[in-house]
Amino acid sequence: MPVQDNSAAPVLRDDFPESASRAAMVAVLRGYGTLQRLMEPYFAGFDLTPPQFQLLTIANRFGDAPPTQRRLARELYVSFPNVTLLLKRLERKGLVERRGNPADRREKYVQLTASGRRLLKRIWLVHQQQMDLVMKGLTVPERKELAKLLSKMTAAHRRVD
Amino acid sequence: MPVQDNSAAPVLRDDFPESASRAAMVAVLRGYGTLQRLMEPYFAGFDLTPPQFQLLTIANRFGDAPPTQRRLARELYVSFPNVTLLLKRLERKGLVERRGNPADRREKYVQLTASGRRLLKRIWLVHQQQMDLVMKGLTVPERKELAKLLSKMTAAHRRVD
DNA sequence: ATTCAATCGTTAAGTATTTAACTATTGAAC
DNA sequence: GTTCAATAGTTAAATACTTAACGATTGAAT
Repeated sequence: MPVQDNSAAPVLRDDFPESASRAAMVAVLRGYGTLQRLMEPYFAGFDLTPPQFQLLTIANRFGDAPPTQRRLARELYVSFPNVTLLLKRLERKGLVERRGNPADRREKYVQLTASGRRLLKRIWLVHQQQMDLVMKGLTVPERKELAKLLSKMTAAHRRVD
Repeated sequence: MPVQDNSAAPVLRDDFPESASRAAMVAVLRGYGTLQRLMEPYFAGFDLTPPQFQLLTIANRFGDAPPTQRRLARELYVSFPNVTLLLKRLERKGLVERRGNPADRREKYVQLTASGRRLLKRIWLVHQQQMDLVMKGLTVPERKELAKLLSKMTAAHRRVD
C-alpha cells in the first residue's frame, strides 16, 4: 500500500506542458525509430546491419586510398573501439580486410574485398527504391523541407572538428 | 608519418545519385545522432541514460494504477526482455520497484519509488530549458513544421497495433 | 642513443537493444 | 480433475555502442 498520499490525485499525471521543442524532439526520436524498424529487416536480407552497411559505404568511397581505422571512425562519427568491433565482424564475413601500413606499423588500412564491393553493388540496385519507400508519406518538396529543417537544427550544434 | 596526405585527396566515389529521399533519410539519422550526443551527458548529470529516463517518465504517468512490465514494453515500443534489463538497473538504483500481482502471479507491477519521483521532479525543473537548447537552431514555427513532417513520414508506416 | 609523450589500435567493463529459448502460471477444454 | 495452449517474465546469445585502461610504435627532445 503506497504511503504516498495521492488519494485525490488525477490518474495520469503528465511530466511537463506541451511545447514546440518537445513535439519536435519526440518527432525526431519516433522518426528515427521508424527508420530503424524499416531498414533493419531490409539490410538483414543482405546479411548486414545498418551500421555495417554504413561502414562499407564510407570505406568504399576512399577507393584505392584506403582509410585508417581512426579516419574511418571520424567519418562514421563513432568511437575508435567501435570501429575495431565492427571490422572484426565484417572481416569474419569476408567483406573487408585490414592491411598494416609498413611505413607506420601502428596504422591499419581498411579496404573492401572483392566480395564486399560486389555486395554493395547488389544493394545499390534496389537501394533508391527502399529509401523512397521509407519516405513514401512525404511529397518530394516535403522531403527537401524536412532535410533542410533537420540540417538547420543540427548546424546549431556543429562541432568544431 | 602517415603516407596518406591530404595533398592528394582521394577521389570520393559516391554510391548512388542524390535524391530527396536520401537527403531526408540522412538528415533524420544525423538529427538523431545530434540529439543523442546532447541528451546523453545531460541525463548522465542525473545518473540516468535516455532510455532509463523514458521508462521512468512513462511509468510515472500511470500514477497509482501501475503498469505490468508487458504494458510498459508496449508503451515504450521496445522488446519485453529489454524492459526486464532496464528495470534491473533502475531497481538497483532504487528508482523503481516491481511488485507481484497476487491475483495473477505471472504479472509484476512497476512503480516509481519516492526517490524515483523526486528525481523526475528535479529533472522537470530544467527539462524544458534543455529541450529548447536542443532545438535552438529552429524558430518555433519551424519546430512545429519539423514535427508535422516527421509525423507524416511516420504515419505512412503506422503499425496496426 | 635514450627517454618520453603522443598516436594507433585493442581489450575490458558497462549499457541498450534484438530474437529465440526457457520457466512459471493461468484458464479453459475435455 | 487433468491436460494443454496461451501468457508473463527471465535468461541466453548476439550486435552496437560508450569510456577507461592498456600495449605497441613512432618521432622528437634531450
